[in-house]
Amino acid sequence: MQLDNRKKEVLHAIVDDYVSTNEPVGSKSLIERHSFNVSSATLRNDMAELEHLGLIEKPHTSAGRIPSDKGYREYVNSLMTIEELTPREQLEIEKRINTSVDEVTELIKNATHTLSETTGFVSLAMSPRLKKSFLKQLKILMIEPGKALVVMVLSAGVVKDKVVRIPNFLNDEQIMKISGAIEKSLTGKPLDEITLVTVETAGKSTDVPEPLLKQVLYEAYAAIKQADELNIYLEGEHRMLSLPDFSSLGRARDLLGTLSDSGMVAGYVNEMENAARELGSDDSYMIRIGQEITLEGLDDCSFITATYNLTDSVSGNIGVIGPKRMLYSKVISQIDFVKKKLNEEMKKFT
Amino acid sequence: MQLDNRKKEVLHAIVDDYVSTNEPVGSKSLIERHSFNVSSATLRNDMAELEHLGLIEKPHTSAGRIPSDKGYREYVNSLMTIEELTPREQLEIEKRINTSVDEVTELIKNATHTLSETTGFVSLAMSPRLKKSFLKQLKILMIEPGKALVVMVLSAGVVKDKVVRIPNFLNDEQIMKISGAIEKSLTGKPLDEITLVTVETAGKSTDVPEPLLKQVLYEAYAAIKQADELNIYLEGEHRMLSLPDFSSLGRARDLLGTLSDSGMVAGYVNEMENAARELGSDDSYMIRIGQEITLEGLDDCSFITATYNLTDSVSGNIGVIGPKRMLYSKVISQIDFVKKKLNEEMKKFT
DNA sequence: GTTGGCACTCGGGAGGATAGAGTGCTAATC
DNA sequence: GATTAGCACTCTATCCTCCCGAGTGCCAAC
Repeated sequence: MQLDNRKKEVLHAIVDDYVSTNEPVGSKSLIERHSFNVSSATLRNDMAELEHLGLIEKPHTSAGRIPSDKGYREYVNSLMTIEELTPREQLEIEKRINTSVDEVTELIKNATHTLSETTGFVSLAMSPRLKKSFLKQLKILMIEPGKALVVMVLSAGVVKDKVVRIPNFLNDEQIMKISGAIEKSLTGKPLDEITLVTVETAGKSTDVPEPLLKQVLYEAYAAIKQADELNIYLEGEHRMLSLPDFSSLGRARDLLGTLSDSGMVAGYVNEMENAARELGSDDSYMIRIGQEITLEGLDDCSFITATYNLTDSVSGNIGVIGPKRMLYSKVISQIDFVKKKLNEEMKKFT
Repeated sequence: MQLDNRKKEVLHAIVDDYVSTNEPVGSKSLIERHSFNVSSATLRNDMAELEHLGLIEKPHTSAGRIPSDKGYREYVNSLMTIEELTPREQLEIEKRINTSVDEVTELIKNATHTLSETTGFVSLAMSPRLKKSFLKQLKILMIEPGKALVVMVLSAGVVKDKVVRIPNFLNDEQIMKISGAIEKSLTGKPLDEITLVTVETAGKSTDVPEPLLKQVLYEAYAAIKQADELNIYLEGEHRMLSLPDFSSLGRARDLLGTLSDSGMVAGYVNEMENAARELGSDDSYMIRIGQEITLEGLDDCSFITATYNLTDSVSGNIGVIGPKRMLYSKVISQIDFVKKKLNEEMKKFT
């Protein structure tokens, strides 16, 4: 994108003004608010050029200009400068996140809540991707005849469990043997290297009769697989209704309708993450603007996520869905700071 | 409420018509749609009377009438007849609920989902009130130095657990002793009869040194108390945006804002439940209409809940929040049927 | 108690005028 | 070649006004 300095400034100014006023910005008001040392006619020429490049657009002939998706993209990539949060804002966030909790899940929920409150938008977090974490313990507890609880302690300091059905006849001792055998042979293995075959092999060393054994092993395997399933936490959907950007009921409905399908959103976040990895992007955050987002109803939104780390190999995402017309520099630094604090707190768990 | 038969019919017809058309209903359209053997002038007199009694009201002078909260109340209490669901509708619900799950929580979430889908409104469920269930097992598993998992199996077929911090020096054996002692002495006790003192007494029989012991006992106690905390599952908030009743963005925002505070909603449901118990109400459902609901922003809503039973003494609520202007007889029978199926499924867990 | 008739009320939609912000273009100027 | 002043034009948003129609309350008659 070849833009001379003034055109960059003009685009910058248009984005800033539009974000703060929610009104299409015209050449005259641009002159009034900013100190361009040229006349409005000159800016009109520049604006015509920017429009030609697809960076800004007119809602209709006699209105001012608003940034297009491409315009926001240019702004985000090259024009804006991210400013640090004030100490006061930092303190506010720290205070909310530093409430002591016993489980990582709680910590993540806290962070999500904080992010929604501080940005005023929808926030979301993915649970850690545990595929790369490994088993530290696996216990099977009999609950009652035919039912047991598989408890797994993972290297990332996470505890998972699942109630499973087991054959009625099995006694405590047999279960102990099986769980001992599994634990012994799978401890230290990353979850994504554990297959049904691995588990079955692990169980062979016991003297529990074949068909009973097999069912328990299968259930243990299922429990392990379930342990690395991803969860998503979404919060603050209702805040979107307060934004002028979604004052049209139709848009608001589409947006919330899509967000209500949390599985779909989770899938999308994953896809973003994977895409970023493939590109080898080393940005500390990912951002999608407007039509770049392939989820229905999010055309007027931007989607910003960052990656938190529970351990070196176990990470997840946390981020925000807000209107395209947002204060990017601010929101990005908010997310970044929350991520930073989250990472710090997570160290305590591992 | 003294109403002659025709006035009852008029009120009934007004509610029906208003529910189905969302337009204030006038005397003339009433005659057209229903076979009253009187003239519109007569109905006008009746309607004036009904208005005088506070059962219906006019949005403005020259509009038809709409039911007031009191009118809906009368309708719900005395006028409507609840019809059974068609076999087809029943099948639809059964199909959704009968997906096999291993935990009660999943079952409840399923039911909530089903209810939101079938009614098209917001559905909610409270987790079972476990105060009256009793401990069947309590195990403490060492996770790593300083951290343990308290696992509780409750009589209602529910498994709860909590990660707790424990003194670093404690070894497996000591923990086993403590958990064995607690289990031995508390098994069979309803959760609401377990106090910190009970737990501490239970722990006395071990030879673990005092200050360490005390901390573990406290954490075990905290885990037990956490086990009977109530959760609420809310679903389908976005559906409200499709209703003409909430086409005003302001109302929609207030509504969703309130619903986003799930703790508050949970508190309110509890309050409803308690009030119903005190009154010794034996209805199979509870209903609050419009202003009867003390939650902010729900003036245009009705709140219907039913009580499901996990065991004789362990119950919870499931229900719907929809517009006042709803097909009560239908929605009530939907809730009732979901509740029935839920109860049936729950038997499998206890 | 019921009915037909009638004057009255009020919201909502259609139509029309107007203001105002903004544009593109042209011709003159730096 | 870039910049500027000037101007005609465009389009929306807003405000009025008008009018229709559904609905009402009331009265006199049945």
